[in-house]
Amino acid sequence: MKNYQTPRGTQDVLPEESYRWQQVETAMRQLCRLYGYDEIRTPIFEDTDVFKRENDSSDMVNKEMYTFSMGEGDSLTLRPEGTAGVIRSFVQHKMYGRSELPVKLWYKGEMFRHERPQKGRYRQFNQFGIENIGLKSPLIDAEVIALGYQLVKNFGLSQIKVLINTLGDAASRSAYRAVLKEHFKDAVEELCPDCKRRYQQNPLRLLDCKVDRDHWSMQHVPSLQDSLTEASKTYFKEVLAALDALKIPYEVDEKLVRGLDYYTDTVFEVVSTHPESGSQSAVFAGGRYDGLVEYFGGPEMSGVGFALGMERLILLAEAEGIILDKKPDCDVYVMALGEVGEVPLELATRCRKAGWITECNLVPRSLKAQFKSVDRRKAKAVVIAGENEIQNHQITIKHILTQRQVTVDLTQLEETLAAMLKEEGE
RNA sequence: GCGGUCGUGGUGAAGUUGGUUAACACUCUGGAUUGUGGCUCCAGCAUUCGCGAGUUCGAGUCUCGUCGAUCGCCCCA
Repeated sequence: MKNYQTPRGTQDVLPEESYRWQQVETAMRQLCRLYGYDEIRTPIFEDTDVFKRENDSSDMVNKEMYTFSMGEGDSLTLRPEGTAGVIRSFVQHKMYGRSELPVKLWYKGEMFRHERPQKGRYRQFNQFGIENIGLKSPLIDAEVIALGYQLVKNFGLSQIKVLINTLGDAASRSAYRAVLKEHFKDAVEELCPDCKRRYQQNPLRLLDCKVDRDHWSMQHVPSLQDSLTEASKTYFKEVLAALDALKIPYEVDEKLVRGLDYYTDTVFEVVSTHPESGSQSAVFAGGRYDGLVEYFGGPEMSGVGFALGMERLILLAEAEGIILDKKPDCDVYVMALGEVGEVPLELATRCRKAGWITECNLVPRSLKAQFKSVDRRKAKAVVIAGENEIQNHQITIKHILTQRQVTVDLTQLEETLAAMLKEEGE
């Protein structure tokens, strides 16, 4: 007998877990509403070119994409991240000309990356993200970080820190690139294969190498900071000043180089310092991208955004012992006793119309068994539709906490329950 | 993609140097005189030890493969 199970790196969100997912989603929606972000939903797969851009050297794009073709010639890819699709859509629908700038968008959905699964790292996972497109300002960068930070804080996470760095603008980047190439020119041959590739494609990422970390050439690497243009330096200072003003604590980490190649100037990462977060500690991360809109055929426009790993957020919340939403207790439990036909169902329907969370016993069971259900569902009140009562057009209503029980006319269901449920709050 | 650890019922888990009926706890289902629960008591719940093959008279216990989880690396949300 074959064992059917979820494919590697994927998981089912089980009914009891769905409540905490909805909690996260609700929190995101509310925050986006406060900040004036609108939701955008893009396809789960796109033309491969949308993700695989020229000169991109990231593993994500080169080795981890689920790419397929349905025999029509076009290569398609399950989205490994959200930004590319959003920018593609932004350009395709000419959003830059339809509304005031910046255009503020949020999205959430499943992303796919063919990596070796680990705790907090899955092949199908969910990201929530925002993109602020059209204007460039240090204040916008700060606001974007503030939104993410507030989300994580609202959720109750305490053991986190914000890492931030600047990659510089285009001019700074190319200057630094030249400096790095010069610095490593005599060492390339001794470095790992990845580094050889990085040297050619994107020298910046050499700094990220863990393999050659102790190589002599890695010891006194010229700093990016020295290659920054005055404009970029000032820009970064202003971002930090804005964060100070917002009282968001941060750490400047000059080693921080984001994985995606399209970032310019500000990059940031919010990581967990909780021991259980393991090696997958980034909760959300993002940065500014100057050339992306133009790359997709739009006008020269800058944008900034971040993506947050929803599985990780939930994982960390659990690790920190934060109480997450669960199935709500029910208000009313309708019992059936004897030959009462559809009466209990009718009563339950009336309760639901009145707005109470109502459970109803629909199959013959002993009173005892039904009371067990009442306890399990933590019902506040019980409606007993028994043969004796129904014959007299009556029902018995019992308040669980006070044990008070009354038998009333069928028509008095709502008012009696309303009174009982209300008095509990006192 | 690389290296390590692990995989017994709904859950947490015992399972000796391989030897007939796979502990224990919780949950769950039913019951303790047929209309009132949360306590207690009783009973039931794995033809089987992720899956497949091999070694053996005999394997949950050994070997190999495979699938999955997990930890570290890589990468990243």
